[in-house]
Amino acid sequence: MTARSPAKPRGRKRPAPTFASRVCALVRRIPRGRAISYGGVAAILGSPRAARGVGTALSGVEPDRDVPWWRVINRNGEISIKGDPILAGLQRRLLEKERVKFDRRGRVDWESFGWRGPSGPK
DNA sequence: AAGGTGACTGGCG
DNA sequence: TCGCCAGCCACCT
Repeated sequence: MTARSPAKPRGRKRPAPTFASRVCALVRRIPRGRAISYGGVAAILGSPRAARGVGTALSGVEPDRDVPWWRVINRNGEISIKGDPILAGLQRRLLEKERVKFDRRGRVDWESFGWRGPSGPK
């Protein structure tokens, strides 16, 4: 192995995946009936302070896309969509449809429905 | 290429 | 607990 090529033996340099695409890839793995915060997604992706970026990315996800964007909520367990009550309502219904419960204040209990990532507990 | 926006957060009163 | 505020970041002009 000392004979390794000095140059990059690797084929062409693949275009770096955009942050948004990485967000989608992870979100696609959130199990049904579970939820995670924007900051949680950011942390798992290795950018613990990019919570805002996660929100930006998800806001661009097309509805007919197979990305369960509704499983991502804010740190308080609340629906965080602003400026579009219709969409916010849809998110809540989609979660409830998979049995995620909202308390009286409209919050989801992390202990019961939180997803800790691919490497975390089931 | 620099400035504006917002589906975020942690810290503090 | 709740509201407010200043960072922080990826996107879009």
